[in-house]
Amino acid sequence: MSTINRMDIDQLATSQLSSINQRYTTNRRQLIGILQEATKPITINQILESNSDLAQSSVYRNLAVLEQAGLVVRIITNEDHAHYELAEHILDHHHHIICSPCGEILDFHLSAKIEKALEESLQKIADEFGFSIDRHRLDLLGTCGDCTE
Amino acid sequence: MSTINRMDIDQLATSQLSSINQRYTTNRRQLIGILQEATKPITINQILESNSDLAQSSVYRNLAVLEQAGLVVRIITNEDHAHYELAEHILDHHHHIICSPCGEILDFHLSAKIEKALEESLQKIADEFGFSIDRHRLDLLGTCGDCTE
DNA sequence: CCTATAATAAGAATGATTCTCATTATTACA
DNA sequence: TGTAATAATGAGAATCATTCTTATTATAGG
Repeated sequence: MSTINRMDIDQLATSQLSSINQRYTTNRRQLIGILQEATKPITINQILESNSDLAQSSVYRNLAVLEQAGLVVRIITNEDHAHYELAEHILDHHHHIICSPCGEILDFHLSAKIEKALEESLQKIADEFGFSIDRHRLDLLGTCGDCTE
Repeated sequence: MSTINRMDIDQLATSQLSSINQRYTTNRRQLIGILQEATKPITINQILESNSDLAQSSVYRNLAVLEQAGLVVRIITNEDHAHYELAEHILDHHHHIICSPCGEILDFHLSAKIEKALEESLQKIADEFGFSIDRHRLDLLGTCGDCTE
């Protein structure tokens, strides 16, 4: 998925955290590791299940810090639990396929051509609205194969 | 924005509600009216402020019913309050510009050409994943003019 | 005009997330 | 290397949007 290895992520994390005066602690490093191993966005419950020595309150707090540092993205759906994954400059730019029945989220990529055309359109629209773009997100909502059967 | 008038909406609402064995009551008609008058997605608090004789619990319940009937869409952002607007077959297919600082949401339209190309790409991707599409959503996240100043 | 059934509304309950604060770890510097 | 100053942690309490409960009220159909 990503060509960035662990060492590079650690460097990135250290640097981006320090730019908001935060440290790259053991807890935070563990969170990055768990997110890197997951091949898709996961919930806080899944994080807690995968590593029982993390305190719930710390996971919430640290994911918020990592999000502020731009290392992690929080994904909101209609589910009750938010999902988290590594930021796009660590993974790559992608979008989400969301299964409404089961809540699972998978990543997908648009062809470079469509992605570029889309970004150009969006930039034009943002200009019209006097809006400065941070990012865009595109979600596909429906039902996955498993939930159809 | 929409060429559908009040009478047509009432007919649509009656029909779509009855298909899930629900009635088009005065409360629900009021909600549809409030959403139609708002020119952008609004929160439940805004609905309650605009019409003080609606009970909070009823608004929550009825918006959920209207959503099930496919008349209303619930929009989730990173804000703590969800936003609601009329479904796309009443308004038209569009996307959202979301201002992260103030939470405001505005509608925008993609050119027909890009929209079509995008939909074709998404259909292909859904096929690859064995996924059946219900809808897609595209959000532009950033900062509006007012919040930049 | 009844009767059965659905909708309403007030407030209680739920549950994800955030906050508090005492404890523990880390950094900077002597 | 110790020590003070500051930041991070974790357990549990608090918050707050949303959902649930239930008694009351409205509606539809005979």
